[in-house]
Amino acid sequence: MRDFMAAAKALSDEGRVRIVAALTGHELCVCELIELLQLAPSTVSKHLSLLKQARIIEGRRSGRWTYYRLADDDAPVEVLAAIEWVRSSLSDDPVAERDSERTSEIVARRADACSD
Amino acid sequence: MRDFMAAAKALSDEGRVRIVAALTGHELCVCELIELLQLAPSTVSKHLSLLKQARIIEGRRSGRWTYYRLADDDAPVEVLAAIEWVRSSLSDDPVAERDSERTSEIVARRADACSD
DNA sequence: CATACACTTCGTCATCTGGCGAATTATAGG
DNA sequence: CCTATAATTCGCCAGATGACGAAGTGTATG
Repeated sequence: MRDFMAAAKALSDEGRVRIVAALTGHELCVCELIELLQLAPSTVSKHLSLLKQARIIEGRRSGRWTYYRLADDDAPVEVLAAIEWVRSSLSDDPVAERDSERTSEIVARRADACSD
Repeated sequence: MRDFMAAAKALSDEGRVRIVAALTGHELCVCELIELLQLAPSTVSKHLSLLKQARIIEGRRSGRWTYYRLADDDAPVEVLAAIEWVRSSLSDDPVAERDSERTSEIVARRADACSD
């Protein structure tokens, strides 16, 4: 129950849900998520910390950047099911679709600055 | 997104999650849920109102009692997926299992007072 | 119709949450 | 080294949330 509630609370904020949706298919660093959500770095960082504690996302440091991605297939059941819930529910959502477009733009611009 | 967030917020409280789990397989009235959760009637009523607004549960009045059950199969996708998420995640959960036992006792005692 | 019971609504209060900016840590590059 | 950039941590504040009791609504039953 504890783990389930951690996941449920992690998904009870729209910003965090948008992060999970954006990470579906992409690996993104914090500054890219900041640009996507248009929130203060400290706010985004806190959201990521919460999602990470719930095991929904994982972080990987590369140089100055920390890249976040969704949990692997070997994550707990409640986490995998949570991710699938978000994916299936928001597959046609206008907000998520717009985020997806903007994420593509952001990732495309990456080549200018970094290669990893 | 609006509907999804309503469902997500509805599941961000342990009491409400326990209600959803308890309603899996049973139809229960408010006073039975009050006994199960050991919370004040006004608190339980508010939780039920929130779950109902998120379309996760439906209410049916019968005499003095209001019976609540999970949403039908024709409910929105995000709701059905949410219910399935709870069910699959808590199928082996100690808290949910204990609630399930207590629910059975509560329902068994129903015969004394009411037949509908 | 008066009483009891089931439930809801309303007002209140302590706590939690999400937001920010300032300060801190870590790393890359001049 | 010193600076710039990426990210995190900390402290703070406004607003949301969950708990309760009191009061109100509705329904069966004596």
